[in-house]
Amino acid sequence: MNTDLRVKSKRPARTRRKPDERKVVEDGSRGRPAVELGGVELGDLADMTGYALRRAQIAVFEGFRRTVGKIGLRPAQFSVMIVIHRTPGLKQTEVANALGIQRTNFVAMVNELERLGWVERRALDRRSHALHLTRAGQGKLSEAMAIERKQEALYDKILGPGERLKLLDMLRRLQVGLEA
Amino acid sequence: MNTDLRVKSKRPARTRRKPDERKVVEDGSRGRPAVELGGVELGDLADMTGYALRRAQIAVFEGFRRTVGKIGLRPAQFSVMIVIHRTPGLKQTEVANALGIQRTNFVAMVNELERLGWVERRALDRRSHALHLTRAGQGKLSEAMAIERKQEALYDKILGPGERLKLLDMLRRLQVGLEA
DNA sequence: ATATAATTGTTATATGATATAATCAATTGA
DNA sequence: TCAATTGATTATATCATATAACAATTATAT
Repeated sequence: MNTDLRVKSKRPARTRRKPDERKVVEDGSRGRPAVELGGVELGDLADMTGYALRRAQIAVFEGFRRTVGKIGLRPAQFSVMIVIHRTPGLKQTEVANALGIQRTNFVAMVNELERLGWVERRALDRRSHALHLTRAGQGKLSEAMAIERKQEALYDKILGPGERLKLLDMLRRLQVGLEA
Repeated sequence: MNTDLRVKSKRPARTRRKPDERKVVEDGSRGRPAVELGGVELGDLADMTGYALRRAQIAVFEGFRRTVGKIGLRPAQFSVMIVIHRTPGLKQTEVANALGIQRTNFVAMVNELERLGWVERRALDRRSHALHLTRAGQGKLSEAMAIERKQEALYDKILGPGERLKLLDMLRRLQVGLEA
């Protein structure tokens, strides 16, 4: 029975069998230094917007989980609570649409948020529900926002003064430009 | 953030909804116009880097599927083929690591790429495989790159001159800054 | 040289996010 | 009034990702 702990192995410099077999096909010099990860060059991938977006998003979301996630909120839940906080009384479909979530998948999300005691459904009429944050939900959201603001400050620091806002603007322009 | 409770308006029982019932809690004016989607304001979400990244990434990936996807390539497959093209002979684990893919999930990906006839495994020793593009794979990749370049040109146009490169740089700095 | 450790690829499996179809009740409007 | 629409829901399928376990092979350390 093997109950080993995940031992992190230090990698000694690798001895490469036949270096020539791994010769790079293209020259990496496009004016910028070659982008690599783990000693492997990414080639044209380094110039692709979608890939850069993906990796950055993963890194940022990972940061979210390590910080805001510690108090039990996932990114999607956070986004839902922010929208409800901003405009109490919205119907499920409205919130789901605004966030790009299928209303069918949104049901389970609201169920969970209700179970956690952070959100409640109030009957608007006999088929639609108005969504509201509970008192506990408001508290949770405040807590989460405080942590998130620190994260945003970190991004500010990483990117340099004013750059984060410029990034936000670019991302938004890209999004709406493509959805149009 | 406004954590004020009692923002709830009491509602008359059966009448038609009044617009006032959805009054927003916070004022949207933070120097910029309020960000909304489908008539619903996103509130603090509009200032959050992670959310902007997510939405932009979804939009760009959707563009990928509509264009490069038409010739049968998914984003992850494209990225794998680019890396193999750049450095033929890499082992599965090396490619997977560079792309942030679990080697365990990478197996099925390579199987599929082999089945499609675009990638082949060549035995390096009796446990490791060197990955190479087949001739068909090279052709497919060229085709895909040509389409993708047009997409990148589109992003360039949406963002304005030189801005796309700046975006790429920011995204990369954000990523490595967080992974450090 | 031999014992031990680490690497490589693999299968099986669990979880989470997302997408579609179908259903049902309630509401709206022609 | 009755057909069409809306809102919420369930069931289900797909896809991406994560972990555990394992077998075979190769590397290392004594």
